[in-house]
Amino acid sequence: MSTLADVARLAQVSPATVSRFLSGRKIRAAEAVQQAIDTLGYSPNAIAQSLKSGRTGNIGVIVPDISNPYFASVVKGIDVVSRERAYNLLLCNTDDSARRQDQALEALIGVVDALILTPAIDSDVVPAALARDTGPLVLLDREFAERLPCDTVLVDNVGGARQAATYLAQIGHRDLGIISGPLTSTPGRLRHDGFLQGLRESGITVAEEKIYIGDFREMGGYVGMKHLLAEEPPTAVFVANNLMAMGALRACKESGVRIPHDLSFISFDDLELANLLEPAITTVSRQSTHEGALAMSLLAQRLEGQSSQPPRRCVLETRLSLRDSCAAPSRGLASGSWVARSGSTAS
Amino acid sequence: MSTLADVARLAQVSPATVSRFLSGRKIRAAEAVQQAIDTLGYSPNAIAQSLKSGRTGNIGVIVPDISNPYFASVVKGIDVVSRERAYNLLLCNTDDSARRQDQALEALIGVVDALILTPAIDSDVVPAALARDTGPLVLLDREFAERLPCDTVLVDNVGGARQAATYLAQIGHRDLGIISGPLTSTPGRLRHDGFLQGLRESGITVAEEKIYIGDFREMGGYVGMKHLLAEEPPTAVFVANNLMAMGALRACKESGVRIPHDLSFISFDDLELANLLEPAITTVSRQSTHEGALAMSLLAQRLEGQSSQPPRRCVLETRLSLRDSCAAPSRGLASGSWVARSGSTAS
DNA sequence: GACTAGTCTGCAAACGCTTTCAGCCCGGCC
DNA sequence: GGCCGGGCTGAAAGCGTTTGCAGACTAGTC
Repeated sequence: MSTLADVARLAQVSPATVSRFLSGRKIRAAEAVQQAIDTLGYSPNAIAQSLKSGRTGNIGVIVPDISNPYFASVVKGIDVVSRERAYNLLLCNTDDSARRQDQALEALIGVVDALILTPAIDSDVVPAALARDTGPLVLLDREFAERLPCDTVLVDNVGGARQAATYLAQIGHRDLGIISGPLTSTPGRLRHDGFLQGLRESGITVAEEKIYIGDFREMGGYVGMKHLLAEEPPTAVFVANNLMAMGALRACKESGVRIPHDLSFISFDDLELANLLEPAITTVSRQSTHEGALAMSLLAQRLEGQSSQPPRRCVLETRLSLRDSCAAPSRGLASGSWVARSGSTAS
Repeated sequence: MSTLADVARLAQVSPATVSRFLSGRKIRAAEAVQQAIDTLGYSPNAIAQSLKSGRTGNIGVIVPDISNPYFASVVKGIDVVSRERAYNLLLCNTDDSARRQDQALEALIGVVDALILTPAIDSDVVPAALARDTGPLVLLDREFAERLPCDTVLVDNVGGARQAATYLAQIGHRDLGIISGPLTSTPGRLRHDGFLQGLRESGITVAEEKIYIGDFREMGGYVGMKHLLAEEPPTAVFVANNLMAMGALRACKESGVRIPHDLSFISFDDLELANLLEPAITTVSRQSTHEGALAMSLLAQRLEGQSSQPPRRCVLETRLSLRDSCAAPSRGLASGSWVARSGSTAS
């Protein structure tokens, strides 16, 4: 690998001149230098540049689990924008463990110009590492208990969950089950509260034993659904995220529960194959790729433009994607007849 | 941010001594230095270390599309092993475009110690950038037309596809359709050939018009299936990857094709919700996370141990995951009755 | 021709660290 | 007491860039 000095020697100029040429300034020996660069196949050493400039061009991205389709889409969105702006992405998974989150932060701080972080689920306290100078930080999808003065991209968890509740109430359900995520996490708590709030507004309360607090993982959804089906099953259930929805559906299939005939089913987050499932699953859907793109845009603005703007909080709307997994309760006291439409969406 | 020199000054020793202390050697003033480090909250500047050592601790990972569940799993596997070995992951998506692949290589070379690359689908020629010194390289899932002298992790495309063919033949199908990936790509061609070869071994040939060459994307599968359904539909179809399978299933659903009654369906790659679909889809499945972990292990070995071993070629076995999407043809001349078992798997 | 203004150039320092080298100190040995 | 060897130490060079500074050269003006 040839260096700036090699080029300079070959072109018979000083390294400084070559450096200036590379940064676009006008020099006398431009032709000779260009030629030297070409013959040597020189390309600047990014590490050395970073050392001088204090800028790495890397963005750290810390997510719980890249194999969760939601986060995969988010990262896709981040990637698109980051490439536009010539940043690289340094990716870490935390597996939702605070310890691994600390490891990731430790590994990334100093190597990245900025961070996009989805806090691990079992960490509602701000990691010590963030006290250090990390450069701009964007929180994505979740927050810490303590409100940090940084840009944040969230989805309207309360609104989305409430919409789901209102919808279920509207088509006649009175006996509802809920499989929530950890209440220590922002989305876990907000979706939980939002759903219950929506029901309350419709004059419905949920029995204690029909509330299951899961872990946002497939297994949590499975266990939760088994739990709900064990005794007096509700006529409809709300599942708080995609992974748990998959588990819950598996439990339903295993137990021979017919959706929506025996049970109406609605879940937060998109499902990859939502439209292909039989029945297609009604979801509170979100634009995950856009969430990532937005987070990266905010970051880019701070890195490039005025970095001292006050923190921005972006709360993106969800959409209720009506499919075929919800219907009026067959044994309950439906207030009217309602037919869920396939494929269409409502705000 | 404090530097080594700051620590040295505070502890009244030379920078060299602090550096030695940090690298674990025994020094006289150990206590004083440790204390200085603590009070200053010092942590070494990774960039400067890289500049000296020529080692970044970063691994570049270039995949077509992180939002494809297969690649998400692969990256997950890479991540697990990379964290164990204290490497960071630099992720790039190519969207299967050679241009973006070049961009990614350009951005990564020099900043990473090694590369894991899944060549973009429209690039069967080795990118020029790889001629430069990139450090160890591992090809994953795909190869270039020209065989590169580097470690490679593949899946047994031919074997898997042939297994699918044999199975379909065995349960009585004679009239088969195939939706392949681009034949310019390794897996596209090998799965195509493998499937046809498997059929040939069973004395079956496929009519020209029942072969559709897709693009490995959702839309390709959809269009391909529509195409097959348009005229004389086959009694069974093989779809060459997960994304196209999703599209194909969408087409089936849309056209009211009942699986497996009207059409037996088998696809390469796992499907997220394969078990939840109605019917559950029989697939040629693979251990994607393991593929990633293996690739990263190979890389780690080269980076840490003897780097001059001859290139290794790992071809991982697939498994035929029998579910409910295949059955004996209802109108064809089934040679015997065969009931696909749900959930079980066979080698 | 002498001066000024403007453009380009090279030197050298700096970024923060590691590592070689020579020197110091100490203890042990003859 | 003199010598040797081992263990620590600090000075300094170097990794590959960028950049402030001062000097050199060009061109333009009177």
